[in-house]
Amino acid sequence: MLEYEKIPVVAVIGPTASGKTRLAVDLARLFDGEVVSADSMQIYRYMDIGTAKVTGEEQKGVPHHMIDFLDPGQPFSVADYVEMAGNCVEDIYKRGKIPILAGGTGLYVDSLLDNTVFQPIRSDPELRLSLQREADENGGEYLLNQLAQIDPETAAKLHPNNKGRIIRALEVFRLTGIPMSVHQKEAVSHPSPYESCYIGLDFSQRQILYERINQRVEQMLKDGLEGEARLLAQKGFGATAAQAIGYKEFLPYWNGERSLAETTEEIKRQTRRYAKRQLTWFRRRQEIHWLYPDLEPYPALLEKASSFIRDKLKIEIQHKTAEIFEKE
RNA sequence: GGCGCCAUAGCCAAGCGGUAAGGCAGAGGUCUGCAAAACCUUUAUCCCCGGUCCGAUUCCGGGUGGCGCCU
Repeated sequence: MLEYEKIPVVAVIGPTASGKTRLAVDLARLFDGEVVSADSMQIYRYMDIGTAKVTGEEQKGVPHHMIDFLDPGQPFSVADYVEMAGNCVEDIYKRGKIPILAGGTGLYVDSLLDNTVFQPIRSDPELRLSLQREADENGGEYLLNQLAQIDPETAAKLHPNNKGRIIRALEVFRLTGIPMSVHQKEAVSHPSPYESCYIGLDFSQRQILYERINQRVEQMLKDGLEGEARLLAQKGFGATAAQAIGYKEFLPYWNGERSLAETTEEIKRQTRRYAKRQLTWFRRRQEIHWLYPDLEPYPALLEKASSFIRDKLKIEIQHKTAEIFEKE
């Protein structure tokens, strides 16, 4: 293969509970590929039920990467993801396989495929803490004014209430002496080494997605979500893992402040809102080829996805879809 | 059957004479180092009929519905 040739990457994206896992695995089987997860929570060990992590059975022999390798106590960020997943993709390609990116963390997917280059700017917990204190005492408006002095461009884009981003922008400047906006322009200025093909899953009727989510949460509880959450609570979460839906919601229940039924509803609601935000994120990308599982049977959907990928990336389908269903 | 209370958006709920707070859910959106996060925007003419008044969601009468108590 030629040096300058771009690496073909299939990206299966969509909201939670839309069927990404299954589609990615089947596409991997059709194209002789391997799955690279793009999910900010499935990277963690012990978080299996709540993150709907692929089971060994569901993997159907297809190798999966970027899953189940980090302790929940460890933090993780987009920068880490882009670096690690990038290596994964390259490695898969070098072995003559097709990398299939699959996951619902839009920021991770886009950052990787657009080749966003993150400078090694470390985080300064003490500085963050003192900025946080300033924010609490003087309000976001005050911090935003401070930011406007050094980086008016970033300041103009941020709302006073969005303290997290204001703090990060200030932190970046104090650590590097360079405004965040400059870093950002630099980060997105690198051409991507990937030839990507986005397949999106959505539902023509939002209601159907929500019903699937509700059902899946019920199933998670039957599968022992509470026990898993309890175990994790004992081990302790890191900053990243603590944000996962389906774990933190149990705390009020354990403290006797909320019933199990209310807890279940809360998890469902949070998951629904998450799904909505995922859709909002992905919808702005024009190149996504959207497919609707509620409008056509799965085999037809798989067929469509695979022929679209074949045409877009100009790669051959190695197996017939019929073969795949026969084996099951 | 009698007495009392209530009737405001999908839900909860404030207002009680000058043309409807807020929360939740829902919808839309932003997004570059915690993203399953953070943040922004958005949704009513107040159960029906009649009366008083310049003006009623707000007062009066009647109706309907609900809740509670009593016989």
